[in-house]
Amino acid sequence: MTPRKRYWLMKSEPDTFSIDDLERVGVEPWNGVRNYQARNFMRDGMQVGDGVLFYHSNTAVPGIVGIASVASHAYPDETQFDPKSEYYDPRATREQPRWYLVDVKFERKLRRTIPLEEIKRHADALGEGFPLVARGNRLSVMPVTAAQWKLLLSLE
DNA sequence: GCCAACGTTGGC
DNA sequence: GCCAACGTTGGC
Repeated sequence: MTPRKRYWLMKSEPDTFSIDDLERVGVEPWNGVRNYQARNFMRDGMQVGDGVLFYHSNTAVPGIVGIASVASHAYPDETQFDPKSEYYDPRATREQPRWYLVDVKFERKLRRTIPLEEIKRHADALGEGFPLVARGNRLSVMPVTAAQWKLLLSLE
């Protein structure tokens, strides 16, 4: 039986990797995640074909800018083994990798950015627990319910 | 550039 | 196992 499609939101700083970069390369290994909760979502929750809201953080107008999809199962992030990488983790070994990632595939850009400021106005409808609008808001990979997905994209 | 919020580390 | 110190995230 094919598992039910799930939905996610993934943040990226456009200076590092933007939706335009993803459009250009098509598919990208989502490397550099060094947060256990975010890792667990990728490793334990994601399935090929899941929907991804692509979010630009740390920029003039943070918000959702595009749609992508999960294009692989989780596998070890190569950058953790590379001493020259900024994501190198000396505690990780090939036998016991610490960090996992999935490949993310470009689907489309939104017609316009859905700004965080606008998303916040729908916090009640999204639910208090939605990490993007919860206080702190540092999680870079988070689950999105089907209802939240629908609501967010209706703002486009 | 500032700084609040938060996750991680490491001494004890 | 506690918790202070530290580093990072990310909005503003």
